[in-house]
Amino acid sequence: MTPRTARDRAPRTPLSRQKVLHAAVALADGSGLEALSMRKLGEAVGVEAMSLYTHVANKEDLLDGMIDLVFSEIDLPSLEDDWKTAMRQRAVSARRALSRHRWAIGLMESRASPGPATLRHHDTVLGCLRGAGFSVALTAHAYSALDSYVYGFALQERSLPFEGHNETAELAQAILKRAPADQYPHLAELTTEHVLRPGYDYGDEFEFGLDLILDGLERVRGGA
Amino acid sequence: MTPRTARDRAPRTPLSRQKVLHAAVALADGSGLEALSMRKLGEAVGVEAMSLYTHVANKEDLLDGMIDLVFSEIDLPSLEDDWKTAMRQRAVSARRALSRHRWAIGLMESRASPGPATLRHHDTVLGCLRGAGFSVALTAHAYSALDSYVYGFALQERSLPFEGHNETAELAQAILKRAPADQYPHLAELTTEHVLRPGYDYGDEFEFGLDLILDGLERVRGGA
DNA sequence: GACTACTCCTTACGGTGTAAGGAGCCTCCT
DNA sequence: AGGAGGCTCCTTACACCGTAAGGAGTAGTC
Repeated sequence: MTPRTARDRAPRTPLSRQKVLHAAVALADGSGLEALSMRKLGEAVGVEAMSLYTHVANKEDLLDGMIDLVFSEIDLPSLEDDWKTAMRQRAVSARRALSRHRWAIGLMESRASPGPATLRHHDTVLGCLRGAGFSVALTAHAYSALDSYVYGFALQERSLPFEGHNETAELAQAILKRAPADQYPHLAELTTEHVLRPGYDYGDEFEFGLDLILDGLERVRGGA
Repeated sequence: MTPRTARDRAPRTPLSRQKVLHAAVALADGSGLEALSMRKLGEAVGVEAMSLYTHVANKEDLLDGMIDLVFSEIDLPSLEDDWKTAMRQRAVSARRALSRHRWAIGLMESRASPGPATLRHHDTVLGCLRGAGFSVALTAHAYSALDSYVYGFALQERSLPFEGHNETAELAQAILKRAPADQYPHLAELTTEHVLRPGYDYGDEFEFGLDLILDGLERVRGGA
């Protein structure tokens, strides 16, 4: 009968930045970034919206923390393998992380405050390339080219429906419907003869472009 | 003295979807996408927010239209030049459009309703590659690789401060401050020996990666 | 002149991020 | 033991958002 001012849930463990960040990532993974509001996030962790501000400065800070968490999921390039396989593995891992967290890729924007995992990741990648004999300038070129490709691929991949062949096919057919074949013949050809083929998965395109870049880098490195 | 229900501005020309879209792009260019609200856009074109819904179905439709407008600014690949220079020019033009409209790149997401300019653009690019002898599958690979790179580069470019060397240098130094050199040695090296060098411009990295991909595609095409 | 169609308006609702300030609890110092 | 300070969490409130609902003005056509 003692009057409780608010919810009775036992406040055993008092919440923390880490818990808030993980809950935010889970919420964004499950319901999309637009569903991530401070009120809903508060509800998810059993707290009122304003209480979250004890653990994050504001929503920007929350998003920064979420991005850093995604970076922490990307495998660092192994310093034992040769640079090419190490960088290849890293790129594949990065793409996988970005496709697990589809909301993340659109958030790299004003994120001018990289977190520790992000910095550590970049530093290790740069170290891998420098250690392989790339000059400073070439390292910059290489990293820019690889990351641009990985991010861009993730961006394109995101605009596809969830997973698998069937839904992609549906989308393709829907687009094709208002894009008649006589007006857009090459688009129609690509759709019917490639995208709608059984077994097609846009994700498979990833490694083609990746190897194009890696092979190109190898050639440039050898020539330098 | 006749009572006017609202603003007196002469409603000579009654507004149109095109005008709304252009105003929206101008607003987003000037003040960022987060400043683009229906109320502010209404104000910009001299109309109340709700009146915009006469010309756009909703905000999603507005954004779709804006994206299509950006696509219309990208040069189509010339069908007279050889495929490589045509595709190179197109990529450069696309990057320029995306860097003129920095808000656009983060919007490619759920845009599952491409406009006519978008469809026409894709179709012409595909036609250029097919005409150059690429197989359907290879055309898909090539387009995916090129566009991923262009989009990804634009995405990275966007996270940089506005333009030019000075502000980039400021950002780099700010980041470096909380990322001490002993903890992130390669990041420090890259910053001091490359980014902070006079004349550095991240935009210059674009063509390096682009040519890497184009050269790779040429090789693959020859081998096929 | 009346009907129709269209543009634009006002009002209102439920959502958002977060500023301001208050209540309860824990820990430490005296 | 008791009081102080600090930390977590709460309530309330504000300005802003996208847009549903419906009314007012105007132009074109019979």
